[in-house]
Amino acid sequence: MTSLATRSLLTSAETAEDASPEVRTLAERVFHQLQDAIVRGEIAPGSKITEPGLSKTYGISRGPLREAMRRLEAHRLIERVPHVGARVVQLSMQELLELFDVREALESMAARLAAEHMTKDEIAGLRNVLAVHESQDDLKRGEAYYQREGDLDFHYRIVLGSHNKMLMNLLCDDLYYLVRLYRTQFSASGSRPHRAFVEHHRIVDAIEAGDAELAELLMRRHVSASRENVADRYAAALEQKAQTIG
Amino acid sequence: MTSLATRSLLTSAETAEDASPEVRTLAERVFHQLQDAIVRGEIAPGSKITEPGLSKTYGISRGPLREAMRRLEAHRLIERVPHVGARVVQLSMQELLELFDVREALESMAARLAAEHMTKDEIAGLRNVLAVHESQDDLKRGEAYYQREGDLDFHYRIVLGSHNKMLMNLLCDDLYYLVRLYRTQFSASGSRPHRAFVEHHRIVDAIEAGDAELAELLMRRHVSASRENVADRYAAALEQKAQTIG
DNA sequence: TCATGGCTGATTGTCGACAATTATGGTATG
DNA sequence: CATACCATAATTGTCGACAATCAGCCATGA
Repeated sequence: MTSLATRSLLTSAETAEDASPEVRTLAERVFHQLQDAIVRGEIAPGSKITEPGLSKTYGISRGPLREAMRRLEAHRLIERVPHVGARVVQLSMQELLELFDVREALESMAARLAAEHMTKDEIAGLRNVLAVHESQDDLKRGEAYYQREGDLDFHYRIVLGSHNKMLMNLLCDDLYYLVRLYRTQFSASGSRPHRAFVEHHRIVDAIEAGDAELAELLMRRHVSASRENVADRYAAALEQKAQTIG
Repeated sequence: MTSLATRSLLTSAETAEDASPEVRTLAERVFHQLQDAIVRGEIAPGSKITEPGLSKTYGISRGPLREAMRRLEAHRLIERVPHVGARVVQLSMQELLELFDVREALESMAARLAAEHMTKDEIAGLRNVLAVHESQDDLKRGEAYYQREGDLDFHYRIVLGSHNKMLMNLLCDDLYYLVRLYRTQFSASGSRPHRAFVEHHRIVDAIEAGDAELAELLMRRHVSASRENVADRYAAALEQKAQTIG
């Protein structure tokens, strides 16, 4: 199951209509369509989705639709209860922090492996991503969307550079979709862009130097800092809300 | 999807026939049956499985069966090719080593979180597992089966002790089934039992002391050592094979 | 002898319909 | 007025059948 994710870096940029060459079955196509719709927030988190409804929306029978839903369930994008129905996941703050812990573990390992296995070309591509990333930030300071997508692209390439298929599947096919879902759900604007830039550069330096331990440590701090940043912003939002009410 | 795994520590010990209270749909039941059959090696790794065949074997229609297969595919226990068919996964040595890297990342994180969040009762249960584990090893030295199951149980409880649901799902619902599949596939007898015991004890000590960093480090070394052990045994087997032929 | 072509059988993909279960609303009763 | 019960409607679970695709085999030709 080297799925679509490994083919295109950002599937959200695609129209996701007729889609790619190897998506030849209805179940596959509607799976990717639903995945995209959920991640982009077109289907509200927590909302209930019914089989007849989706069946009519996408113009397919319930058979392939149910298979697509089973895959969405396995990817943790929807939650099902037997004989009751399915609803789009709604990440709580606790679950989001749990997600960060898992990312910290897996991505630091990915950075370590990337430092050991990444090729010259891959490293060059990684540096290019940083350059594009930075120029876009110069142009659109404050406009955080590109920054965040670029951030994900950066992490994406490091995972690919680990040359560990299992890691790629776990992160790119599962967790990164949850990350994007969280960004739309919490409408999280990009944060701490400058510090993130610096951290990204240092990580690439370590990878290029083949310093696995350093790359791992830096990636770990990077994800951890991102986690703390999210937690702080959430706490601040809570406080402000309390003041507004009180 | 807090699946069965979190309910019973070792599902392989169950008959998996009529099964549990919350498994009320055919697709659920046949999923667990197939999962068990694959992990126990009753269905040979690499063998092709056809829908009509399984449909007749389990006495259900192809509808629920296909949903079960979709779940197995998501859990990486079978591999499917559209319009061609599905076959049980066959782990190569490289994939096995990749699996160990992922385990190292996730389980070391689990140990860290366990040191922070595990309750007194959970720690007591963990020590009890070690005691039972050890006594069984005294009785059946050389008989490695119980040792390995006990080993998995040990790791299992630490993951539960992390109190991180995402980690629990990833490790207990996905990776540990692959670990068990590997053990049957490579007919891996238990190895280095004494050293593993010592390492287990030290990990529990660190957890009980609330020393998150140490627990993480020790677990990381533990998994890494297990990985190296497997790699060495494989290399030795290869060499012996070469000598036998040449 | 080997490659190429079509044919046949089987398997997978898809669909519509029926059965089982659950949620909802109304009604009767304390 | 609140609560419990029941009937109805909608949704989910399951099944069998049909269409589309693929693998294997045999015949034909160079």
